[in-house]
Amino acid sequence: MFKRNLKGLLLPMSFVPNSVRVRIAPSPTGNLHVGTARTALFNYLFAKGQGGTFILRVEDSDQERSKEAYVHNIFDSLRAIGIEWDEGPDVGGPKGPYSQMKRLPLYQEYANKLVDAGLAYKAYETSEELTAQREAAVQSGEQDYKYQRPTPEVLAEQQANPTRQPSIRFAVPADRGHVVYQDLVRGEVSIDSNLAGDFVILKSDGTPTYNFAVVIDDMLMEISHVIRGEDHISNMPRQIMLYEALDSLNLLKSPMPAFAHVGMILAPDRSKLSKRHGATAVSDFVAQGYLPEAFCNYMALLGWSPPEGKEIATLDGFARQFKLEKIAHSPAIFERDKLNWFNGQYIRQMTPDTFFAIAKPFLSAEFDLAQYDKPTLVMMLDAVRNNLTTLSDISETVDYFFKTDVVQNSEMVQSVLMTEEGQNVLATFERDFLPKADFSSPEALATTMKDFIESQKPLKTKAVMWPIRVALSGRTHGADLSKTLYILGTDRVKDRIASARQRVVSSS
RNA sequence: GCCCCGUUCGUCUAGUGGCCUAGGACACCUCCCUUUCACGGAGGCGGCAGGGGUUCGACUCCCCUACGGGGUACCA
Repeated sequence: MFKRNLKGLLLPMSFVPNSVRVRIAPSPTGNLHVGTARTALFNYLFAKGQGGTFILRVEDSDQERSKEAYVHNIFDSLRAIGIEWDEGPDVGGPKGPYSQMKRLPLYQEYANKLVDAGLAYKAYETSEELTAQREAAVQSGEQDYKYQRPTPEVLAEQQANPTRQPSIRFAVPADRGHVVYQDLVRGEVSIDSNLAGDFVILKSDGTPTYNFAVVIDDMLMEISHVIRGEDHISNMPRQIMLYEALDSLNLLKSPMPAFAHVGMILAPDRSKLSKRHGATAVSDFVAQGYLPEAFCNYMALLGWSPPEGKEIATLDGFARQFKLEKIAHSPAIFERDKLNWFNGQYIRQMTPDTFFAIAKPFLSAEFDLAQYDKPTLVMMLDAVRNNLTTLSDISETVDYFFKTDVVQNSEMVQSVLMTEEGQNVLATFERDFLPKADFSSPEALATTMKDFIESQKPLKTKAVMWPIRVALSGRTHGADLSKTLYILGTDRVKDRIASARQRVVSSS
């Protein structure tokens, strides 16, 4: 039994995987990038929607730039946004190892087989020589430089030199013509295989190049669908030719996967999202006070939209509706506004206790929480969270509950307190409200407050509340006033009202 | 330069030849609610890059131009 796969290769039926296997293959040369995270998310949604397997593979073959710390950041970030892998370096799995540096013998084995079969060969030029050749070609006005195989004489000379460590290059078949494949998101894509010359598959230090490693790894890990960024489209001819070469040698261990290239994520200036735009790593956003779930939810909607229309949903909810064909073809711009909105939605969705637990680290980083008991802190946070965009907004929203001196220096503040009207309100508040106010519960305070506002008619509500609010918090808006009074407690309220009255007298 | 991919409101998108006087979301504006601010609710503003075809009929199909992105490595 045979099945014709996308490229038209004939493959035994036993190769056809009975389940979806996808992977995300980040290289630990930095913290988990937003773009990589989104790709991981799409892979994950597809896998979960299909009942498939999601694999994490670490592409650490770039020894210069790979760092262990980044590996941990990638793991943590992925898990933070709710993505768990079924196979990976830390959890193991049947197709391991899952780090490329541990797979070196595999690449070398396959590279050697290609050499033995004459489909690849050893090349002895140094990188310096190659760079020089490339530059010379550009100088002389040559349009596109291609690697030139050395003449037999030169080759013999190179081989005779024991200091030269050979790399292995794949011999691009001269007559291969256009490589055509069906992209699951874009449809038919056709690229001339002869644009690039023979390419390196194994570097002289024995590590594989990206194009070779992915093919070997995807094949050995029996990946069924490769979902990745569109920056990889131009690699398709090389990878397809590699699959073809392997197949011609009967070395293909699983059929060539299907490919889906998704549009990239761009910065607001339409360039690639990079450090100069600020945060680029998932962990950067988390540190800024974005909830991983909200962040993930936002990312899911970059280049894809749920057919059912509901934009806020869990990963499982999205997975049910996820279709590769529905992924957008064009790049998406990463815009903060909508992310902020999602974050606010998630902040408001939580129970007060959950919110307290999540917000606490952001609070305790700034203030000493010991003066309040937990129920009070929960109330405090619950009272302000409707106003929050990110978790890091919390400290400035509640600072007047912790600081001893209330800052009252803005123009607006002065204009509220320095008026005769404002002063009268404060005087009346001090005289009528404070003595009879019951500070034992916010509810009791709310009732008294209502009465007080009523008693100040025809003054508008704002005219009554603002001077009080400014005296207590240094700002014209904030948490529910009765809760503010309750949390502050009778002593601090009295002090702040009194000092507000004094301060104004002295400065007016 | 060359090759590849792309182009619907400011942004994310729905739309696969007639359902489109182009739908939704964010942002923005207005109003309502309200113990402030916010949240929430109701409205509004705003778009098929341009030009040629094909067709009885194009946002949808084809071609060209413009613009954007990606690639052009012993990086991934």
